[in-house]
Amino acid sequence: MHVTEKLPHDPDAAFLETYDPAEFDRPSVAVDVVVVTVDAGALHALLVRRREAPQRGRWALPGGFVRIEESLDRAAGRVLRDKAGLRGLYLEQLYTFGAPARDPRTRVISVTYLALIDDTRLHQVADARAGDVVLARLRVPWPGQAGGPVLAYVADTKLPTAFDHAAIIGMAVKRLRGKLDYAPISAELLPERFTLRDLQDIHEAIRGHEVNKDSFRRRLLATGWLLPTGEREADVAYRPAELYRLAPPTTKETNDG
Amino acid sequence: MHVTEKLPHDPDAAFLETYDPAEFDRPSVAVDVVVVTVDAGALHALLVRRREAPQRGRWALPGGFVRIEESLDRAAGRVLRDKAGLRGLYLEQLYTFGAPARDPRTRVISVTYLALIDDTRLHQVADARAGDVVLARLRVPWPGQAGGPVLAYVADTKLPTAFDHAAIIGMAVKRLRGKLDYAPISAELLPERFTLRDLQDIHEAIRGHEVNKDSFRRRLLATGWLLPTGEREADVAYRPAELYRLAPPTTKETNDG
DNA sequence: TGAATAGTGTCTATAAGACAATATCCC
DNA sequence: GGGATATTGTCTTATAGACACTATTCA
Repeated sequence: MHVTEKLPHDPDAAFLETYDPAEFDRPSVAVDVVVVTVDAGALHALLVRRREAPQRGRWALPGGFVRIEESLDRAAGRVLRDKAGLRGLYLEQLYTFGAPARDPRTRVISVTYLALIDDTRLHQVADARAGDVVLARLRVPWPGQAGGPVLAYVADTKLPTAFDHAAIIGMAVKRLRGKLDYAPISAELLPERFTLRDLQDIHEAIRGHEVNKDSFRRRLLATGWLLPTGEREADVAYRPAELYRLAPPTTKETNDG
Repeated sequence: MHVTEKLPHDPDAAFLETYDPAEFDRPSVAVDVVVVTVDAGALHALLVRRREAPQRGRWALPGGFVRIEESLDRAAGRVLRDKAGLRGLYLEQLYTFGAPARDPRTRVISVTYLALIDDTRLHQVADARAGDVVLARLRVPWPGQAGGPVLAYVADTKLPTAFDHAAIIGMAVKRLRGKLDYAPISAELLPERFTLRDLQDIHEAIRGHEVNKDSFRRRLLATGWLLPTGEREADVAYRPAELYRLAPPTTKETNDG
């Protein structure tokens, strides 16, 4: 077969013939972050109102362009700080969306991230920027490990979402459902101390159906992800449950670019 | 908090102040494909020898820059055709690597893909391009769902790999191990018809340890991923096993950018 | 017939689901 | 004490691992 291209990142003649950066456009690279929380038993995501064309008035994920000298993870963290005033969240790369026409103006490739936060904290920043940002309730029209776009609601009104962001949110939900049993991510959606019931509510909101209480308790306690604090919840009209916190990670996860 | 940036893809004044494309560099965007196969019970990946600086003589993944009008998936498919003469493979997006210094010349963000193929077919293209490409045996130094860079060998000689490609291959192995039980991907590493023993060998090579034969058979047959053909393998010095093929997908998977 | 592996049936160990019983809080 | 939920313990059911046994091919 005739090889018309060369190795990646290889500035030889055959490459320049096709890809001379002075002659050919490069795509823009953005990061978009799906900030997810669970509130009142339902998945929610943070959306920002677009004030300029195109897609003016539609609701978009917080995002921004990647600076030439910053890593993707740092870009996502910066967007989170600057657009939502949030820092220190659980953050992981989700998927990269690059359909040529996903942005009507120019080629924008978006590296998307998933961020998790508890609803109290997210409500604070959302309220502080009311009008600009909203916590949209997510309606996930597919079960299990399937995928697809997700609908965003405020009260019973469906929000118009910008670009392919409904599909990006769908990918976030799919990732959440897929990782729930294999990584201690659900606790990232709760404050530092929480009960097993809190955690079960998170799981049920993400899965979209109820789970068995007994085996849920057994399974999670057996993972070693949780540490009992010896404290109990207060001011409840029933026997107070023990408060747990997330155990420190066991030096496993790495990976970035 | 003071908001210094605007919405993603939003060409208003505040954005242009920071990101005017005429004034600030954009990163280049490449795709790199990890073509994986299992040969003689061991994971292998296709590597291409670099003939130019930097990293001359090192071994790299087949890759190339994304064209301004093509989707990421199409770019990965094109790279596979042009660099390896391969088409019609199972192909899925893996992870996007974007550390600022991962390429010493300029900022290159690489959207990586995982491709699966059976070893007979991959040997054909590798032999046809001997010297330029090699099927490297992978040594995976970490167990289970952990991650990290992977070493590439030819016979007992460790190949020097280019850039962060050892980490990319590591991500490919991690993905394979994670998906093995939830998606019918192992059959993508075999010819159209295969025995359950073939499939078990694939699983053991990917996992890095043996699996229980009885429960493996039960579990795989229960997934509905496999269809018996009624045929049996031939020319074996023992009772021939039934040949299976992959059942058509049940309209679940979607997603792209 | 012997060697080798496929495929079936059965038993045991482990994890999940169901459910009863007791514990602990607020009112 | 009554109401509500936490927590523990036990029983049942489903699944995984272990292993014995039969089946089928080639030499």
